[in-house]
Amino acid sequence: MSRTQRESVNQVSIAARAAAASRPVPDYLTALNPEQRRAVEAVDGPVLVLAGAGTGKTRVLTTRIAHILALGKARPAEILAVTFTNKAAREMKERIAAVVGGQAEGMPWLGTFHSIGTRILRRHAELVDLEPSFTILDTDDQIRLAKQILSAENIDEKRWPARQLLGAIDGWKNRGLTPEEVPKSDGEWFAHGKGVHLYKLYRDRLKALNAADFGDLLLEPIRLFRNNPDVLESYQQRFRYMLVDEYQDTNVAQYLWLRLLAQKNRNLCVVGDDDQSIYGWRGAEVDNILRFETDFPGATVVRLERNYRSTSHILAAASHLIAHNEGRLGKTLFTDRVDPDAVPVTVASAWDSEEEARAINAEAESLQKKGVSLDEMAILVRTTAQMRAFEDRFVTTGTSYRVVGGPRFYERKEIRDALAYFRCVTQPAYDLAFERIVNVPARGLGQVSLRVVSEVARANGVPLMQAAADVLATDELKGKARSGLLGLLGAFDRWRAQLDALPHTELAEIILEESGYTDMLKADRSADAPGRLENLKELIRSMEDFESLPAFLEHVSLVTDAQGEAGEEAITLMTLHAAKGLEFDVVFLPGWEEGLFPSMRAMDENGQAGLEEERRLAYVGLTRARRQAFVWFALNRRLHGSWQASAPSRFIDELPEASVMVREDVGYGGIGGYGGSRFDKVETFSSSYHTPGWERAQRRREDVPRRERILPTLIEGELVARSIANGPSAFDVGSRVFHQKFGNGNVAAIEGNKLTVDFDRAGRKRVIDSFLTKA
DNA sequence: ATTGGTTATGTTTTT
DNA sequence: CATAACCAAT
Repeated sequence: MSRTQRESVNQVSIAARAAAASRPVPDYLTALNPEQRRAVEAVDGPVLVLAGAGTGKTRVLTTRIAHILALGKARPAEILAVTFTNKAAREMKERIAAVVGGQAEGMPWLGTFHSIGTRILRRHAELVDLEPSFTILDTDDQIRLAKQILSAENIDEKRWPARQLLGAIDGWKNRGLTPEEVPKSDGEWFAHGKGVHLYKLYRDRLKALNAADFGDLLLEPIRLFRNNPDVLESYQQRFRYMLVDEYQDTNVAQYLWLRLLAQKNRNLCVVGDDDQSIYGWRGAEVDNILRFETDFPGATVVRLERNYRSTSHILAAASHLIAHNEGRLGKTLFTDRVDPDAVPVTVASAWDSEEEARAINAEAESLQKKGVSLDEMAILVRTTAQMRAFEDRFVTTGTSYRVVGGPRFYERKEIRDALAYFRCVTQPAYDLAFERIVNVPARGLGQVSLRVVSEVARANGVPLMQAAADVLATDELKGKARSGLLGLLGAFDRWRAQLDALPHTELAEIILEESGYTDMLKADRSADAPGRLENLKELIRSMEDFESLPAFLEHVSLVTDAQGEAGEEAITLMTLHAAKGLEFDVVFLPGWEEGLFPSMRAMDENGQAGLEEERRLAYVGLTRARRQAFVWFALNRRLHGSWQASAPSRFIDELPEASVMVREDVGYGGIGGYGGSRFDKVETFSSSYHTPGWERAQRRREDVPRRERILPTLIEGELVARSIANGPSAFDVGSRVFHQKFGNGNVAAIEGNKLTVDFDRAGRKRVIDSFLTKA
């Protein structure tokens, strides 16, 4: 930007400010308390907002953005706003839109560190040895890569697990270190001092694959800025104002990234709460908060301590608990709200995790009867493994629930396989994807045949797909391996040719069908095969929201949070980590047991610091509740498959008596006290006869065929479901049909669910019946 | 050489 | 209990 341009913008903003001063104070400001308002109005210069849970942190951030826009100090595209999760980014966008209207749409730089990093890298890819189309690796790919490197280096993967290597590499990347910069002693411990060398190999391999991992999305922008002052300068000028949410969770790389961008105009506002720092294991440095005032002298510091969210009982419980931590800045949350009907935090126990789930389910239903919406209830667990018991229970009682996070949709095997197929179509050079699916379903291509191909690839410096074609030109492969590979490559050519001719959802279905993937699952007798098929349908359904296959794949790499679909009222089930930033009327906190929460591993690995982080997690959990919190623990829990007795969490003893109510009679479950044996469960079961959910379950049992009851509760999508469902085609040869993209036509031939149709305008096409309607 | 069945092993949290 | 590495039979 030239100097004159800059001046003109400044003049506009001075004029706007003058005008604003004479105008009455806008509504959005009068709605704030004095501290919040100070945080919003301190527009220029560095600002540190220490905001306790429920003190209106998000409100300050969104109002601040709105204020900057209203004053005319910057255009939407000149504001950098960083959040930690995609969910938070989406929410912030909505809330800004609510204040300033459609302008929020024009905020391209509102997002996570990772998504903004990606955006910057794609623009300047060549400066960091990548191509703009680079792919983003996920954990699975990373592990595969690391294993390859380890075996190439003749390192015993038993002794030095790939995961461990990746952990170290990720740690370095999170600290902003390239292999050259890693302190010598740091890599010593791994494989007799080969750690750094392996990091270098891994990094080279990523570049060769034109790929980046999550760590690179932070590390590479730093390298880009450092090595290209002109690029850095352009971004420093672009981002007139910068805001960062959840600052306590930033790691060193993110800190460096921000500091580089902010050191010029210093208009950086960070918001955080040291008591909610729960990502230490990912390299987050709470110290970043403490360092802020040193790095940005003269920063305005605002403390938000007035809580608007929770009842006094919940606040007391949370505050009392967190006070057991030593390393904190120390904030005191308070509220003036008087709640005559405030209820103490309930602590209750169950015999085992199943009873815990049953009781919580019953409690939720009883609250629902009293008028609390299921949308306003959440179950927050420490580990994803805990979710299963709840899901099982909800499925049997027919309680509708929503899982946030969990075993993430895009990480499931069948989804990743499907995506690998799609990637091979759009990016033939993506070796990792090709490797993943060459022999899935089995095509007679084992390790040996694959080695032949990869050796040719390495020798000629070509992608695997190309090497495979080269190998087929010779007669090196014989029999099944040859025909299998031939068939696969032919299929890829066919699919690629249809890329522009067919709607991408339809092509996706064809790929899954023709590759034999769906057939493989149909033939699979194991219990989860139907669920996997269902997931594939869900995948294709979600693709409908995107323009094209490449657009969809780009989205998938970064978005991990399964979009909780709105609509039906449902109770939310998620991890404590995923719950940060959210709030609910009622919160259930199961699994408060020693070893599970606080997690044994956190304490083993990080001692006191680990324990304190767990405690902060407990604090986060409690403060999610507006009106009521239920803490549960089970006396027995299945760990690595076998039953183990468990002791109540120490955190329970750290709650203040005055705000806690211990439930002596174990409520809806019905076993008397702790002494019950497992045989009592039969009794228990019948005694929960009268809960609404149980009755509903019984009703269902009558009219739902047996097989379907086992399936996960996924919404049955008509569009796709029909195509995979078997049975006679709904169409006849010669009948008139309509297709979304091709318009009207006549059915020429039917072959399973694939129809050949002569379209009036588009000509003869082969399509899948679910995309057709009777005209 | 590939496959499918077996056994051993190990599990936090997320962009 | 669930997945991954491993091995024996084709």
